[in-house]
Amino acid sequence: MDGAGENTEQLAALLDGIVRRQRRASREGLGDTVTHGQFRVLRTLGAADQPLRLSELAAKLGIVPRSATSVVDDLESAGLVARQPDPHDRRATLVTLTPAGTQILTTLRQNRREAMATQLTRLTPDEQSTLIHLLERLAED
Amino acid sequence: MDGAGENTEQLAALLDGIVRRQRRASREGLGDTVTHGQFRVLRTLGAADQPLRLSELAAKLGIVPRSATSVVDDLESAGLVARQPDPHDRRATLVTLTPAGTQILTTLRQNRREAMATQLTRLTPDEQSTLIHLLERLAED
DNA sequence: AAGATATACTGAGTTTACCTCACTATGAGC
DNA sequence: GCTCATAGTGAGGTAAACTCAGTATATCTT
Repeated sequence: MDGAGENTEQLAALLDGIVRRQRRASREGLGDTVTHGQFRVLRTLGAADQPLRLSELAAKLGIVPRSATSVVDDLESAGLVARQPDPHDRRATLVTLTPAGTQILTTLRQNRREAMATQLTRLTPDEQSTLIHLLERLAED
Repeated sequence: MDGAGENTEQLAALLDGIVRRQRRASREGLGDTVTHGQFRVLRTLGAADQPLRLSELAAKLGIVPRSATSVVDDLESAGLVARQPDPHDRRATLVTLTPAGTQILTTLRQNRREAMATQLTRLTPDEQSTLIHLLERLAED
């Protein structure tokens, strides 16, 4: 398990660095509209075709429900998402994108793509696929 | 540039998820000894064969110097690093690992390896190399 | 040689993105 | 009907960054 240790080390540092840089680029790209955490919520809601419970949202984001509450609070104040009572369970709250939220999400995605495009074009399309494939396997739960 | 957009989106989410999980695992692995940020400093100092200036350290970590000051403060209080005046430039401060710091770094690396080993063995050694190679290209400055 | 400008670090204060713990309201099982 | 679990939130805390402004030292300019 010697070589594996080496790889681990290297991978950890690499991933860390890339995400760090990406996060920063993202922050600049998002500007004053929303924070990275808020963007993650919008993105997740956009990917779901149904309204999500707060707890479902939290699970998808990999954070505890309490944390999701706060992000949703802020997004709600900004008018980008809305809370609705779940008709089937009066304990639960459903979260949906508002039209404004949907629109901002679209814009932000566009910006992000442009921002990362340069970086990504260092790899050929084939390499991109390989990379994604490998990362997916690494990310499996 | 349509497909590239897709890939961008997917990659961003993947990397984000992996690092998030890794960070959490890391936190548990590091325990009460040091924080993730402190570990990054130790790792960086360990990788350099020379004492580093605070500003160099910050640059390698991708953070602003002021932030590095704080992390080093804490590590110094814990006795894991030491500050020395730079003999060539009295404005500068050199940071070095103490013996205690070196020892902890070794232990923590070991823990981390074990923690990540399971995850990483999902990929063959060849795949690991490919992944690292691709990420390196992506990370180039 | 003095003065202007740049660089290295740090004090003070803020933000983001999380966390835990304890609480209330509602649902589900026996 | 009582017990136990689940859904969300109030209160409060922490890590890891940030900015802005200040002091000390170095370097460049004339």
